[in-house]
Amino acid sequence: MPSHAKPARRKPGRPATADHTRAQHALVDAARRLFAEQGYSAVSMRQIAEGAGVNPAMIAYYFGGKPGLYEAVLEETLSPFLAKLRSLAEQSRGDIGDIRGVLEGYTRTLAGNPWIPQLLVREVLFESGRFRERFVRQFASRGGNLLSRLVQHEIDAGQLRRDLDPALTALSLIGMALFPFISYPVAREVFGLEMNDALVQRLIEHHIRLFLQGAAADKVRP
Amino acid sequence: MPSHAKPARRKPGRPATADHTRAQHALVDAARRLFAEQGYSAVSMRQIAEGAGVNPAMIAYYFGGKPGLYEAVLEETLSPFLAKLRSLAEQSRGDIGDIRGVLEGYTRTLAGNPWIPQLLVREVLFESGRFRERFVRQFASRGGNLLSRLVQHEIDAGQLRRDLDPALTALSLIGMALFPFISYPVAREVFGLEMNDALVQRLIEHHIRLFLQGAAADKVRP
DNA sequence: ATCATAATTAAATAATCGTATAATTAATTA
DNA sequence: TAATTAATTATACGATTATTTAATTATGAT
Repeated sequence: MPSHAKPARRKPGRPATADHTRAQHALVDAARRLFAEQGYSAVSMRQIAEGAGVNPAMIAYYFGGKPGLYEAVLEETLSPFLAKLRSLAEQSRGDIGDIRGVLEGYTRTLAGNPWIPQLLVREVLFESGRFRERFVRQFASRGGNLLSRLVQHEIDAGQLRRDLDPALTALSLIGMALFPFISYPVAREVFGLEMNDALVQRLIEHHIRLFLQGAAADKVRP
Repeated sequence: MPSHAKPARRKPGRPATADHTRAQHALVDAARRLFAEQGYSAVSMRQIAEGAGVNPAMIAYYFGGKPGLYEAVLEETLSPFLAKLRSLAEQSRGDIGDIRGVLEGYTRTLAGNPWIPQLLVREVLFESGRFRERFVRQFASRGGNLLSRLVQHEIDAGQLRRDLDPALTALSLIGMALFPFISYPVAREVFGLEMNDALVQRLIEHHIRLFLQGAAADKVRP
């Protein structure tokens, strides 16, 4: 007999074990994985339900529908991440170590949550108007981006070059840290990278060196 | 009478004007725009056909179906772009100007083809296995990435620091140039950027300075 | 002039989508 | 213990999807 035999599917009715959040969490987990892999509209509720091992109707029951489940995924996944980012950007001690700390914390957070880069980029950069507004409002809140203020602060303190463009520099910092993760499926093949602790450390050191010191050999500096 | 009145829709039959490629091109153009905006599976053939002003059946007629149209879009859009990238990476003259030239050419190419970054990232980084294989094969061809070889070459020539990681440096260069474009919808709001010639120039200068000289003020260099 | 073929639309088809409803069972409450 | 509510499945529904087929008209070849 084939080992693919479906596990004697459940009959209707409330389950004996009062596991009254299992289905919800299973759905959010499955949805997060599938949305990050394939995107919102490429994934069907039936797929998600199958991945979670429950009936599709549970999505309506718990989340009201596909959009509601999506909201729940974003809430559970990206909100803690954004909070982490803000706390990283806020702990400015006023020396060059701040940039170092932000870069390191940012990189480690991304590395520790593999689905975030995909979901974040897909969501914030592509699915216009879904989560983007909230992201912009939440991350760019209080009249300007914390990171570009941090850069400006370090320029004023004489730690960073005066001829830098603070906004573009902040953007470069974000891109530098984020890009290896969003490009990983390709970079892995093209550059032979394997994501592990060693690579994370290598990325952090590379980025700090490149960002602060630049790539030019000393003798060719003006 | 409402001004929305549909333009007296065509009756079946071969059109008088022997415009025997108009429909094909209109379909590819509409599909490229919609795919870049919303992604493959979020766009229906009806939408595309409407955008092109033809009947959905023309997609089957000319391209065999939705996947065929998609292939055609990728072919027409990304192939010339990849060819351009390769030619940029190949014209290595052996001095520091090469990196400059690559960065500038890359940036200007991206800026001149607004749909490429979205389509490229969506396609290559997300839609696993569709265009990615071809991209990796075509771009990472001949035993290694040309860009990281260019970096290595300049390290050997004493133009770049010896303590650089060539692969990560190449990745940083790509990310640095690409990220402002893929993040533009958000960066525009957060950093108040407007994409125009001035911003392109500002990006090029910023990236060259940051990449070569780094961000640290001279007095804090070791 | 006739006939095959190319280009186009309209309409039909089968599948799949998200959602709604009804049935079923266990837990909770009265 | 009886009644109600919570959690779950099965199934049905209408809309939309990609695709196919048939009809229609002009072009090009003979």
